[in-house]
Amino acid sequence: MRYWLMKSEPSEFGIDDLVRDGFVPWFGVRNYQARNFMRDQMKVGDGVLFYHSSCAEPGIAGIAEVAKAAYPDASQFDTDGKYYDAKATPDNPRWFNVDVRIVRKTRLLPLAEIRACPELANMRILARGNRLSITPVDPDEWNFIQARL
DNA sequence: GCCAACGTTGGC
DNA sequence: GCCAACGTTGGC
Repeated sequence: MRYWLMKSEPSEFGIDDLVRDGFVPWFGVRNYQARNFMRDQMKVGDGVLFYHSSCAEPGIAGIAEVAKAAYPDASQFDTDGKYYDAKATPDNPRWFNVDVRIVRKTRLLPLAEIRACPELANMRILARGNRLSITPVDPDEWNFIQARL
């Protein structure tokens, strides 16, 4: 069992959308590192910190879990969609996604508060220039965060 | 809107 | 394989 932090822009899909829908295919990731995490490491039941990015109040907004292991991302084949990839074929898909299920919405744990915790100083989200949309979370970090939500 | 940081692309 | 140029991310 592993733990992850997954970023989403609330203007696109926020925690309230996840509460409403119950689960979501995490499609649209077009970064190889993030894809590899989903394809190679994420397992059903893994814990997920749902993070709001590129918004007025960035931070952790809820808890989710991996509901389905990785499978080919359908959006790469949609010629009209913004996630279309001409180099991907159904026989040789390039992009994969997992499904993520809501566990619970939490209070917002602001980025500034994360940054202020020495226990969380090693989180990838705090690294300079970090842009990776999916990052592993240490069990100790996960437990610390759970206790503060 | 700004800008630092990073990943990807493509010419060579 | 190198590396400059470009596009994107994301906090502020």
